[in-house]
Amino acid sequence: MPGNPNTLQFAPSSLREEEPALSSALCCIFRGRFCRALLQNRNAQQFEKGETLYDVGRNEDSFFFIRSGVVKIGTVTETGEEVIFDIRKAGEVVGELSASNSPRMDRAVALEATEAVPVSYEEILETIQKNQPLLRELIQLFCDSLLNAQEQVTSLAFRDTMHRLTKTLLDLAGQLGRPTGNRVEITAHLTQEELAQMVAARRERVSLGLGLLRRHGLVEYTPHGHLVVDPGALRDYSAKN
Amino acid sequence: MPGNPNTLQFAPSSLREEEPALSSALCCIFRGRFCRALLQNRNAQQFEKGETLYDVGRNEDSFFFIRSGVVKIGTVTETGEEVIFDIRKAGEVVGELSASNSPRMDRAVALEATEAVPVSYEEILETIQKNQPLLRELIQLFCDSLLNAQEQVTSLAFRDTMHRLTKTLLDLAGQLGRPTGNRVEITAHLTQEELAQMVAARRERVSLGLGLLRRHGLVEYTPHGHLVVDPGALRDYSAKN
DNA sequence: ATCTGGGTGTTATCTGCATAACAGACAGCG
DNA sequence: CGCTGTCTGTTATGCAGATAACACCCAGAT
Repeated sequence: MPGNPNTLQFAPSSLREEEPALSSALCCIFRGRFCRALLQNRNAQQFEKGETLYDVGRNEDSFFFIRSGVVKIGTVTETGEEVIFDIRKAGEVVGELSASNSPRMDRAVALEATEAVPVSYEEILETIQKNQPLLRELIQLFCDSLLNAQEQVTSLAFRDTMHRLTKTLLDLAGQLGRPTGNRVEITAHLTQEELAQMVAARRERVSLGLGLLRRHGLVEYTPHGHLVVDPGALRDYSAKN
Repeated sequence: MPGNPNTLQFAPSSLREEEPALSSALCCIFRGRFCRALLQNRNAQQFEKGETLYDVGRNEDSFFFIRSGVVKIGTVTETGEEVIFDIRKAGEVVGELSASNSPRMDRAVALEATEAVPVSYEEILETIQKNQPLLRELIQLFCDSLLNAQEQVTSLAFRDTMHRLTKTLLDLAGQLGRPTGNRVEITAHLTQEELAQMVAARRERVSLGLGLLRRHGLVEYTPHGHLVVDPGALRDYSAKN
């Protein structure tokens, strides 16, 4: 039924072709599968490290399907302070709040070179109406976001910075992790400042915290400046202290 | 197909009647209209003050359409600490996370006598597929929730307790407020402990904060123990200090 | 009327974290 | 090559808010 159309790199697609293409592409990406090929007849936008996909204030109305790269989503206050709500990578979607009528305060910035396909909310709605199973996927996306935000609130309300830091590291390991033995390398360049924005603490605290964890052998740096963590040990440590 | 077993106290409705009824009911309530009558052939559940609609851990799969009353949604940690994410009242919906596959950690508790109509996520999906405009409403519901949670994160990350308190009071005035002159009465009994859980601070701080605001004439109590705030003055105060 | 228990107001002390201010490491660039 | 900018590590000082411990009030129960 979804008539998975040929999906080719080059062949420019007609309208009649495009819709089902979008449909299965959404399906794939919403599910987090790595079938980027399916979106290849839509034009991806390129973003370099540090470039913003959408910003607070702009009335962006598109979701972005990340084909490759890593982006942070967060916000910045009038006074220039920043928080990071979440990190998303290839195969995931950002900008879901473009579905909202209310004014939003979020933005997305590439942490490394990223390609992402913008799809307007209207197009997404249309697609969903033709491909019902996608509805569940879309809603699951919102649920995951919401869950994540609520967890962050709980964490801020009750845990001290050290616990929030270890939690953040564990989350990152889960999301961006490449296992190596019983250690996991976090495959992205995160500055301490960015970690601090995820933890909602001052950079100095993060520096101290990482130093402590390093001395205990729970964390180390690769030559490339990536973090390598030992999730098991980290969890233990966090539980004990 | 939705095989909704008849549910009625009085008029049992046929299947053919029930569906459109649910559809327009959803429509109305999602939009926040006060047309409770439309849901009257579904059975509402009664909850007394303090009773929980759904709890963490239980695998509740229903949304609740609040017909009357006020509920808090929040969570509680292993160690018994509580946060409140949001307050919802008649005409609104809670339990949207029952749409999630992932394990949730939220719960809803009545702040006063409340009646709410539970509708399973499956039923909601079916209804939406027959009544497309509802889709937008449902998604807006998720967006509002998410927006709210993100705002709470930002607030916790950057504002001190006093600012969070005034913000909470202003939000409450907006949601539960009954205007009286240029003051607004918050039409619910909120203990300082509950305010503290919304602000994510210790009760003592809230007590001190309210005392301060009261001395400045920005807040007062009604004989019934409700709070009355002066939103304009409160906003000024919050901006200055 | 007394007792109880939940809510409130207040203070004194302790502590985690922000603040501020550097010094070193390293990378790219003139 | 030394210069710049960005990132990291480390300290000393100050403060907001947690902790702890009360006394007070009022409503409902006995």
